[in-house]
Amino acid sequence: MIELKQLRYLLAAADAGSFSRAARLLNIKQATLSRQIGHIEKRLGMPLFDRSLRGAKLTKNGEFYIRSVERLVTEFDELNSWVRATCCGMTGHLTVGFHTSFSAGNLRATVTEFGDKHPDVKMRGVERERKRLLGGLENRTLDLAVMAGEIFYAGLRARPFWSERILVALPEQHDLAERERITWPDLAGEHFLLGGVDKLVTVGFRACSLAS
Amino acid sequence: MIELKQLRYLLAAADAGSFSRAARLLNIKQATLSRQIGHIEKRLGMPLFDRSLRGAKLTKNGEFYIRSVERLVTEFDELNSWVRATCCGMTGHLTVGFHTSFSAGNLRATVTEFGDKHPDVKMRGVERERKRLLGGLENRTLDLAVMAGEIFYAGLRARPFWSERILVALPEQHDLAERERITWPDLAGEHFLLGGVDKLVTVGFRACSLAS
DNA sequence: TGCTGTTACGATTAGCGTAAGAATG
DNA sequence: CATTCTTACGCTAATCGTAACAGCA
Repeated sequence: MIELKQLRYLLAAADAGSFSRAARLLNIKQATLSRQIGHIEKRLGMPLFDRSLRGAKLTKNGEFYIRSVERLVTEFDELNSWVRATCCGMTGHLTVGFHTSFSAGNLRATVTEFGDKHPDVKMRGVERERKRLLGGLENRTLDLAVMAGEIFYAGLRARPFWSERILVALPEQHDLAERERITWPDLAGEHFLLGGVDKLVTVGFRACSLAS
Repeated sequence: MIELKQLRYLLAAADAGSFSRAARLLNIKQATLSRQIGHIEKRLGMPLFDRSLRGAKLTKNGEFYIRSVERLVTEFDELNSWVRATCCGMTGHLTVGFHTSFSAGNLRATVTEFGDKHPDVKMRGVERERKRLLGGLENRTLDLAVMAGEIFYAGLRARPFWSERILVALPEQHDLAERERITWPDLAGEHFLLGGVDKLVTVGFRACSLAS
């Protein structure tokens, strides 16, 4: 049977792009990692890595497999830490998920104000990607999620909370640099740098409702 | 660290409502199961079961924990069997999720017809609950999902496929037994027996669009 | 030679079953 | 006293690390 430990080895190896590097990070011997990954591959009946001199890269199948595995493992870890944190007594707690950065002014103010008003309610904030937030609400890991944009999701209700001005940083030579106001459609096709929670994205499908 | 094997023990115990019964079903000794569950509880820092003379019942925390664990474990098992089944070559495959029973006339006919027309495309059908289907589409485990009702879900598009008459079985004395046609709102508050995929539900929130 | 990953061998560890113990109706 | 779960004790089996091996800059 495949065990969680092995899956963690797998993830580390995929992440590091090399068995030896991953083993160093995990503080285990490289041989151990190689063997365990071999076990998984034997069990699945297919190779997950292309071994080479400069490390090991995921095969097509490996990429597919690991995508789901990563999600499952992180969800499990999150579950454990959350259960451990809330310990005895699941009531009186509010788990709130954020998409925008928690430290962003307006949000932080609102939340701390609520905390001051209701000291008996223990709040826990988590930052996740948009779709993880929706999933979290679905399976009751989250009580509440704050995110930008419109939401159409069966069984959920959304309320506009506040609207916010967004600033765009541009190179001086950029076509849009002279403009006083920029709308979302103007940015279609541009690349953005975001925080670690989300990846580099290309906007271009739908205007977001909170542009002021 | 908590391992998958232990989680399976946990699920079996919760399901059986007794450590000894679960151990019998798993073909292991009861002491083994008790010990492993003890490990989990120690690791989480809280009891998951109320032990008694007539078995072990989940605590409040236990119920919460196990709900997520069950989902994660089944998803992992499904992932493995699916990966093993499709083996070498992830292309040329179509994974279709169904909410309604797969064997139901119209659907089965359509699918087999498609299969005959395109023998080069290997199809795999899975039955899941509604929200699992949506999740499956989200994380790319499914290529396509067939379900009843309306869908509002960010990033997905739905097309009506066919509409179908639904028959209601009633006791002879029932108020609605004389009616020629029954609409969904009429059934608000009634209880239904459904297949294993879904639980006993009470309809009462939204009219479904496929009542003919 | 320095880096990759693999394989063989002995030691360690962790899980297993057996068996005994404690508690309850 | 039968049934429940827990705990202690050896044993077995799986994993680990060491070390030797193969291939390529």
